[in-house]
Amino acid sequence: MTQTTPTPPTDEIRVAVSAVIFSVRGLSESACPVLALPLVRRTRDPFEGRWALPGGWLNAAENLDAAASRTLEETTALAPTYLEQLYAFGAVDRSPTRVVSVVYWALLRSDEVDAQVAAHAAAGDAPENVEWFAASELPALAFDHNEIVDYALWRLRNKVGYSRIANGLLPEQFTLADLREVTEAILGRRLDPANFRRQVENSNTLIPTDRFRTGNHRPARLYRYNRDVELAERGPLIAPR
Amino acid sequence: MTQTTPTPPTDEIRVAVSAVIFSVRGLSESACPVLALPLVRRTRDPFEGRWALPGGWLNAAENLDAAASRTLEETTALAPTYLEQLYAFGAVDRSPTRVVSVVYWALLRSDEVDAQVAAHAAAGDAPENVEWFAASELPALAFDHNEIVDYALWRLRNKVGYSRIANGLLPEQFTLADLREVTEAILGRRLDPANFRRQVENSNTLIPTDRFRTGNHRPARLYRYNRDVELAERGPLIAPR
DNA sequence: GCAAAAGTGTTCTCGATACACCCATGT
DNA sequence: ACATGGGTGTATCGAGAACACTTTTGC
Repeated sequence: MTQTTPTPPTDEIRVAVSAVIFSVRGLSESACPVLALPLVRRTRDPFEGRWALPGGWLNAAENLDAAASRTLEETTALAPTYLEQLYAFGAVDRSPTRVVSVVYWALLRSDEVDAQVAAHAAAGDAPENVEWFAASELPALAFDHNEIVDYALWRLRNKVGYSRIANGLLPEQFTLADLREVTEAILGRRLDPANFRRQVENSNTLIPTDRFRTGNHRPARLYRYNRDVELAERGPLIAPR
Repeated sequence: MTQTTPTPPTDEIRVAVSAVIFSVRGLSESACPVLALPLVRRTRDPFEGRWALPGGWLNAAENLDAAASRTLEETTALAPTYLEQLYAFGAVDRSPTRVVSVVYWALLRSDEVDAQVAAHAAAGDAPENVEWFAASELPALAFDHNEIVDYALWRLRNKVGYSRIANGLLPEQFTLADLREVTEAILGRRLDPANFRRQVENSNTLIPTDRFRTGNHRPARLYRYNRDVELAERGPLIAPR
C-alpha cells in the first residue's frame, strides 16, 4: 500500500476468490451426518477435468467479501449462515499463470442444501459441473486446493471447539442431538451427550422453544439460534456484508 | 481459481503486501517496556505526508511470504523471529485505485532493533521516512491502516494468551521477568510472577541456562528459547520461508 | 538488617470429563 | 414391560488465579 515503485509491475498478477463451502449431508437419517462440500469440475486447460473449489476472478468494482458471496451464490444459489476469510494463497508456482487466491470458508444450512439438491434432481436441471463430496473422501483436486481444504477443515475444527458455530449448519430449529451429531461429524469423535448439553446451555447461544420433536423415544426439545451472540470472536474486523 | 471468465477483467486490480512489525522498546530500563512498530511517511499523493504501514507491490515472480520478508527487510534491515499472514484487505474504497493488500504481521527481537536504531543514529544515516511509534499512541494513518493495526494487535494479544510467542521479541537470553514484562506490555495488564513462571515452565518452550543476570537483587536465571516447539499451532500451512 | 526481586508451596475455584441415574415415549 | 434416547445429578481431575512464604542479593 505504500507505492514505493512508481510503475507497479503487477500487470501479470491476477486476483481470484475461492470458497470452501461446508454443509452437512444426511442429517436426520439413521446414519451419522457427513461433512460435505461442493466442487466444480474444470472445463479448461490448467487441470481440465479435475475438481476444484468454486471461485472466480475478483471484479474491479467488487469487495473481496462480495466476490466470495457471489462465488458461493453461483455455486449453490444459497446464502451462507457464516462466511469468513480463510487465507490468501499466493505461491508463484501454484498455477501456470500468476494468481493470488483469496480464499473464504462458509457454512450452509443443511436443509436448504438438501432442498436445493432435491429440487434440481426433480427438475433435471442439476448443474452438471457441480457435485458435493464428503470432506473425508476428496479426490485429487486442481492446483493447491487439497491443501486449502485441509486448512479450512483445521480452522473449522478449531472454531467448533471454542465457539458455537456448528448451528450454522442446521435448520432454524433443531435438537441438541442434531447439534451434537454435527459437531461429532466435524471433530471426528464422539461427545458425551450430558456434558455437551451443559456446555451449550452455558454458552447462551441457544434459545429453547416450546416445541418438541417426537419420534421413537422421548420427545426432544427444539432450540433455535440466538443471533445476539455470534460476533465478538473475530476481533475488530467488521462482519462480512 | 476456476477461471469461469474467459478474459479476466483484473487489469485494474493491483496486489500490495504490507506488514505490521512489532517490537519492544525500552526493555531492561527502569520503566515498563513498550510495544512499538515502524511506520513509513508517505511521499506521494494518496495520503501524502501521512504515516503508513511499510509495504510495497507484489512482484510477479515473488511469493507472498517473500514479498512480506522483503518489505520487512527494506524497512528495518532485520530478520523477523516470527512472520505470519494477518489478512487480505480488499474493500473497493480503501484506496483511490483498486488495491488488494495482503498484510502480514511480524515480531522482531528488541536487541537487534535497538542496535540498528542506535547505529543509524550514530552514523547519522537514519532512514528519514521511517519512525518507530508506540502501539498505543499511533497517529491517524493512511488508508485503512489504523484498522489493520488494531486487528494485528488483537491477533498478537490472542496469540500471547495460548502460545508462547512473546520470546520472539526478546534477545537470545532473557530472564523470566523480561518475558513477563513483555507479555504484560502486550496484554496491557499485570501478571502474577509466580503463576507466570509455572505456566512458562510447564509449556516446555524455554531451556534454562546456567547463567544468571546480576543486578540490584537476587540474581535471575537466564533462559533461552526452545526451537523444537514453536510450530504445530498454525495448522497444516507450511511455515513461511 | 532491610528492601526488593527471585523463586516455591498451598489453597480455591471453575470448567471439562466420566458416569450413574431418572424420565418419557413408541412398540 | 422394555428398549432407547432425552435429560439430571454428582464425583473427579487439572489448569489457572490468589497469595503466603522462603531465598538471595545490594545497599
